[in-house]
Amino acid sequence: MECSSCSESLLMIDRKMVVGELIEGRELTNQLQLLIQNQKPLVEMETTVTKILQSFGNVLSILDSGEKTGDVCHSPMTTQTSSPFSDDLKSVDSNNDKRKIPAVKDRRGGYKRRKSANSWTRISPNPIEDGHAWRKYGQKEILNTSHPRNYFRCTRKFDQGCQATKQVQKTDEDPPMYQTTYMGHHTCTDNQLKPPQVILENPTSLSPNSFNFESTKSSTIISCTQDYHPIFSSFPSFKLEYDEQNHKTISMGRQLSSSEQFILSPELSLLDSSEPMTMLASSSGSDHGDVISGAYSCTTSSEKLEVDLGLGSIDDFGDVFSFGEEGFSI
DNA sequence: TGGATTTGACCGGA
DNA sequence: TCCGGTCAAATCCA
Repeated sequence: MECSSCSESLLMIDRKMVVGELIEGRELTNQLQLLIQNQKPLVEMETTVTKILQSFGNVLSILDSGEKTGDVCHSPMTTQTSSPFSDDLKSVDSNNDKRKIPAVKDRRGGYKRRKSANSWTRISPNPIEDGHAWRKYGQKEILNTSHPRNYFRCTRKFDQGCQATKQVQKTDEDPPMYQTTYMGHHTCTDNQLKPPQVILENPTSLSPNSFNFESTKSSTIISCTQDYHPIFSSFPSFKLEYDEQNHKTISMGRQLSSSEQFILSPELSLLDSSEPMTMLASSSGSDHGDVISGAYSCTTSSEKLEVDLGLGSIDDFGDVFSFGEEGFSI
């Protein structure tokens, strides 16, 4: 649970610093764009790129320290505490009857329910094959639904402490859809595919909370309705389609300027290119502060600045900026 | 035989 | 008090 006083103080103290750094980053990016357009010397561009990276680095540092500070007041979100009573159940096996009622009342379930923070939902006509190995640990009949909800955890939960879980709910729609809700991050190392990437040239303008992904056999569509924000007012909304056959990016809706265009990697198709899909990101907490460094990778060249954002880490992005139900706010 | 699945019970939160 | 998330013994299966 997030401590409201900590969140407020964090916002008060760091908000201005973060906003300032982001504004500077945007201005530097604009400068870089001009340098490129005017074909200025490489040295000038590199200097600007260095400043941009420094600015983003400052933002990350501020947010990172904020996370750590906030952790003091956060209750651990996860947690499965192993049941202290499990040993009491060992003796039950002495009875030959199968699936019998234990002699001593079963007290398993000594756990702390995780909050719904840091979760996102995908809906598809078929169960999603996301490249991770999952182990089913429960099934539950849910009120007002005709199909049970299935609960899965990462198979690496115990050997690597991976806390990722997902819930799969078959809907009553016609045709039936599978709503898969992912919770937590995969921290396991040998159990995941390389996340697909979106390479963008104006990273500060994105709110993953507003993304909508649609994928078909021939194309992947990402639409984004950017919540209004003074800083991002120049980048309200867009829709892009990546044509995987022709490897072209088609922008739809408002014409994007050169600095706003997104370059979609073909790897995006790893998501689930065979079926329509929507993806909604949400996060109401900031309990995970250990993923910031993994959420971004920045590379620079003389011609463009690329900031890779793994789609699989969109919630990570949310961690950094605390995306909530109300949208992106800094 | 070991890993995966099933399923009833337990527990926390609303 | 009810609902939903998780546990863990029992069971299944390759």
